[in-house]
Amino acid sequence: MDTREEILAAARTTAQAHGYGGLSFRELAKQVGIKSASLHYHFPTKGDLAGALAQRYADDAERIFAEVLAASKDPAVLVRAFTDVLRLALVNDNRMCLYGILSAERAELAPEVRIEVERFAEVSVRFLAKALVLSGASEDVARARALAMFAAIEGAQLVARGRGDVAAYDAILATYRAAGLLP
Amino acid sequence: MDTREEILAAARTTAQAHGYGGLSFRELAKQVGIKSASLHYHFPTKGDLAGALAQRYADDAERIFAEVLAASKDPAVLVRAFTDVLRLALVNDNRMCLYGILSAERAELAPEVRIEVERFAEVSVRFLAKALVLSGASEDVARARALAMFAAIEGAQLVARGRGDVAAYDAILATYRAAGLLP
DNA sequence: ACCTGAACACCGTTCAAGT
DNA sequence: ACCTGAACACCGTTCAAGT
Repeated sequence: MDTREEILAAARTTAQAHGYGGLSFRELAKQVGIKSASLHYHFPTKGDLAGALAQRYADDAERIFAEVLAASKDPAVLVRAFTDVLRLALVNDNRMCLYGILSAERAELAPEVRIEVERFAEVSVRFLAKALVLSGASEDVARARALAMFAAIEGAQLVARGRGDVAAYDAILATYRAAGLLP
Repeated sequence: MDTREEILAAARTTAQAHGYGGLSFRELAKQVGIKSASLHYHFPTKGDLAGALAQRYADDAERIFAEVLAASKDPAVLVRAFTDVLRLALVNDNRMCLYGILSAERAELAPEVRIEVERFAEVSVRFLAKALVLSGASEDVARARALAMFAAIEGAQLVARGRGDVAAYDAILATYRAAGLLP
């Protein structure tokens, strides 16, 4: 793994726990074994680093969703795959989806970072909409419903993280399913 | 308004836009017209300031919910009053509910701040549960359902803020209602 | 191509000193 | 009781200098 990749990996872990504000060039440099001034050679500003991070995150999501779609056409399985990804972050030291934590810090983000954050939402909503279409929904109903599902799932993660309690995440999702919001 | 109240007011506005990390003693002091060292006289640490802020926020919510409950027993009206409070933050310069933004920054918060943040959730869920009981739900069903409603509404705000678009908040809530999650 | 030390203006915090 | 300037260790960023 080259230095740039090492920086991105360390930054991602930190960002999902402490957010954009919690990213420290000096701290990351220490982890990677270089000086903080050298980090600016790879990422000139903190905005550049966060932008690369968010871009990678959206790219990864796009790839994973494509793989899941290739493996199953069962709407419930597809949605479960999505909720499992966010669940994993909680289990992993009460971390958050990068989208959620960066959305909360939106005011601090450079425009190019915001664009990538929004792209993760777009990619996710498109994936969830595909699952709904597979269950027989029309394209535009699926789109609106998928956006609501995305918001509800992100909210469940936020609330569960606020309590430091994965069980709350599971309980909230179960209620969504019982109410008919999730398949 | 005394100095302490002026500090709290300025801090609340800033925190709902930029979060805990966005609070700057030097910036707040400038707004209030004192030196940053003086700010530490009123709030020894940033944790003390955030704690007072979160406590005030939960207290305010408790009072508002009591007033709303005294004015109406219509579940739809009560839930609407809750969603309107979060809507107001978005309209007000794309700000967030203090609960949502501080939950995202949970890892940065002192324990006494976390307790107050969790209290806001508790107060909110209790209020929403009362609305559900008024519509005929049993106590424990209402409790689980209220938690899911709270998470979904916070998520709607997070996603709408991520887009800088209040209309998304309204659209998502409309879908929640259509799905039967909200009354 | 990649790294570094030193400097800059920021930050929260402390403290001795003022009124 | 309330405020202040100065100092401390932090922060992102810049830059001239090294290999």
